[in-house]
Amino acid sequence: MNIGQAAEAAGLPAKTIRYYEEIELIKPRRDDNGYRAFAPEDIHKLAFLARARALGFTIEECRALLGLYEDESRASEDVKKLAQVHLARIDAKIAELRALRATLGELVDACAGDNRPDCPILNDLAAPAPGARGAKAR
Amino acid sequence: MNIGQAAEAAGLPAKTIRYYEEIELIKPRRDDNGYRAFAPEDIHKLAFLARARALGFTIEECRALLGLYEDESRASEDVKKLAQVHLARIDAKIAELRALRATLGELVDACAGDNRPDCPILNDLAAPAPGARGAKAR
DNA sequence: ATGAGGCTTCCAGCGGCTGGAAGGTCAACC
DNA sequence: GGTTGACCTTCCAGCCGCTGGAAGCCTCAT
Repeated sequence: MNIGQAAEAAGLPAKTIRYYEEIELIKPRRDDNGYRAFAPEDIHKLAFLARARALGFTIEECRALLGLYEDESRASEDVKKLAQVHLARIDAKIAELRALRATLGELVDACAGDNRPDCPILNDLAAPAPGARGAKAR
Repeated sequence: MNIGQAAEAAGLPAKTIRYYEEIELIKPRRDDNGYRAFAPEDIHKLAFLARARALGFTIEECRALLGLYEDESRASEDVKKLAQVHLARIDAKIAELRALRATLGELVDACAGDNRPDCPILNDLAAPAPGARGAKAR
């Protein structure tokens, strides 16, 4: 199976697959002509990686997950810990974005959005209103 | 005012300020010794940039905002549009993260997290459960 | 004169790809 | 046999927004 079909099967761009080989996430063998030859288990791994990446795991976490996946004597605890770390990261990011959203939403609401120059958004960026951004909690 | 004090005053690392000069967001004059000399309006701009960046605007959006800020004949509509685009981006990101959070949360809850190898997280990564991820809506 | 702490420039690297150039290979068709 | 055209290969550069570090100059206090 060449890289084109592998890409199709795994749902990843060929470029990404080459990159994954470069960083040694996968090690497909080569045909005599130098073409990568993907075995079913390579495809399987690629699909695994695609899904782990889609869930937001970093490449290094994916490497670890793949290692655990292939280790029959793993403890599910180790997998769960990785996932929990990632979950906490997601939660932190959501909280951060929500705070931004709140501030920015207020500013947008306060802005007339007409052809006059006066603009609460710019005013806030130039010197944030003392109570407008959660007082002292940043 | 040298870069150290400017960094202190604006709440940005000196490295970042040099970078902002390189990409021409600011143009501080130079002393005879080659040191950057920051005028009060430079500091003001840097603080503006720091706040705009903290709200998640991209560098190019910050450039546009700064331009509008300095343009006395601006229309607040233009500022508002920029902010709304960014707001939509934030909302999209939040929605995306929430979807991830939901999926990952379920998997974490389903995982025993003990010393046995069986793990729903890995199982899902290897072949997602057909109904587990929003059916067909991806 | 020396040393500490600023400042300068330049280059490299982070993550995770992505685009593009230059060239080899293969299968099909005339 | 020749020629497309689609595939494959490698390598280098770039995205964003910094950040770290090296090498060297400037300034001020001792």
